[in-house]
Amino acid sequence: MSDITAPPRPLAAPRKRNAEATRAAILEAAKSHFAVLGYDCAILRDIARDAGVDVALVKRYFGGKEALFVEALRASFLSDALRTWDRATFARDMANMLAGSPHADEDRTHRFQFLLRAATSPNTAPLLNVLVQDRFLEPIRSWLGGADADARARVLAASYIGFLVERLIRGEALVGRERDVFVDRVTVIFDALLSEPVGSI
Amino acid sequence: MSDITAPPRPLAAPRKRNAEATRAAILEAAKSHFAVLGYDCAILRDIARDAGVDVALVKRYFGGKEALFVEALRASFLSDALRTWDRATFARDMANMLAGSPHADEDRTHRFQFLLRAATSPNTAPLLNVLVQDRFLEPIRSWLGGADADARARVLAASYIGFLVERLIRGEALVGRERDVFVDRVTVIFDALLSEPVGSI
DNA sequence: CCCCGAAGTCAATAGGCGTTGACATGTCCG
DNA sequence: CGGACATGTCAACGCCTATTGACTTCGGGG
Repeated sequence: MSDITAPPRPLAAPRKRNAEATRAAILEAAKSHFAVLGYDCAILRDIARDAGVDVALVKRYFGGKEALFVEALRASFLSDALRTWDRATFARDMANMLAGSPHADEDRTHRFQFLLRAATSPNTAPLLNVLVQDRFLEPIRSWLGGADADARARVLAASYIGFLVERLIRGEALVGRERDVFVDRVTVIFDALLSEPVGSI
Repeated sequence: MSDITAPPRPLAAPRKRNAEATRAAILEAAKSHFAVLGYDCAILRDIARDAGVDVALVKRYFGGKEALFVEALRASFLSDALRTWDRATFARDMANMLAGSPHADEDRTHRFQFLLRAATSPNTAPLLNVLVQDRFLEPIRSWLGGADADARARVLAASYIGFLVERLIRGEALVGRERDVFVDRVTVIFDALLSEPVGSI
């Protein structure tokens, strides 16, 4: 279906028989493939080949493609970085991160690519609802606190996603005046989202 | 591949033999399907069925799936919708559209869904580079005008995309107070992006 | 040392989809 | 009126993929 060649991944040296290791290898390859190609275009055979195993083992260890996907998605969202943010500087820090730096967090980008691809395929979008709710929206919500935290979390998450997409498309980090303008604008947005509603909105 | 049922589309009354009309019908159905399901999950047979024609005609009139997709993509961006937006009400209109509603501009949402889905599939992403630059970023940039239009267009597009993704994940339209809060917040954001930079920023 | 279950391999199956070319039929011009 | 070309229909092909179950091999405990 896809004419895109499989993602680069060094084929591991032949393992001794080890269920846990092969399971992990499959999961790792799956995360990579699903992130780059999306659920629909990712091919179990290729994933298995990169993991250095036979396709049938995917069934044995995970049950099927969809189950493997869910597992890979879960595994990609283990770390919860949100609680370490400082509310006072959150907006500007976030803006700076989104503007990009030469030493940007590769892992974060990768994980997010996964999320985005999963969100935009009709096959996997339904699976995402729960996960996003539990591991993304809910943390943001409780971190925000205050009135209408739910709706505000929604907007915050949406903005965050949008800038990450833009970052992915853009590729390179911003510099100079363009960066300054970008950071200022984004800071305003996130600051507005942190504040509680005023008046009778 | 997809367990999503085909999008609702009234099957047209049987036409007289008319090449132009059937071609248009196929294209219309294709736009809808590609927007909702994406390139990979859209099925030619379903598109043809919605258009009320046989699959083979897709080949006759367009040559193949990919050619049909390109044509549909082009057709979806023919009308330049941006210029019709009223700057005064832009922010709130946009926010309402993103919140979702039965009476929202279904067509516009469709077009951008189309764009997003096309951008996130490895099969179709390469086709998009020029299109996005010419028909998306550049129009926004010139529509915004003023100082630092480039960076502001970047932020606007990013926000837009973010809310679009959030809408896709969310699925259903917001209602009640949650919707009000959402709309107000988003309105603030877009309003901020419309304004020119102040001071020495 | 041997055997039994776990780990890994293999080939076949079933279903879906894009594509294709032969066939039927309506419409219009001479 | 009648044939010819455009339009529309049909069935089948070929390829790809997930899935499945039977088979083989390793490796450790009795």
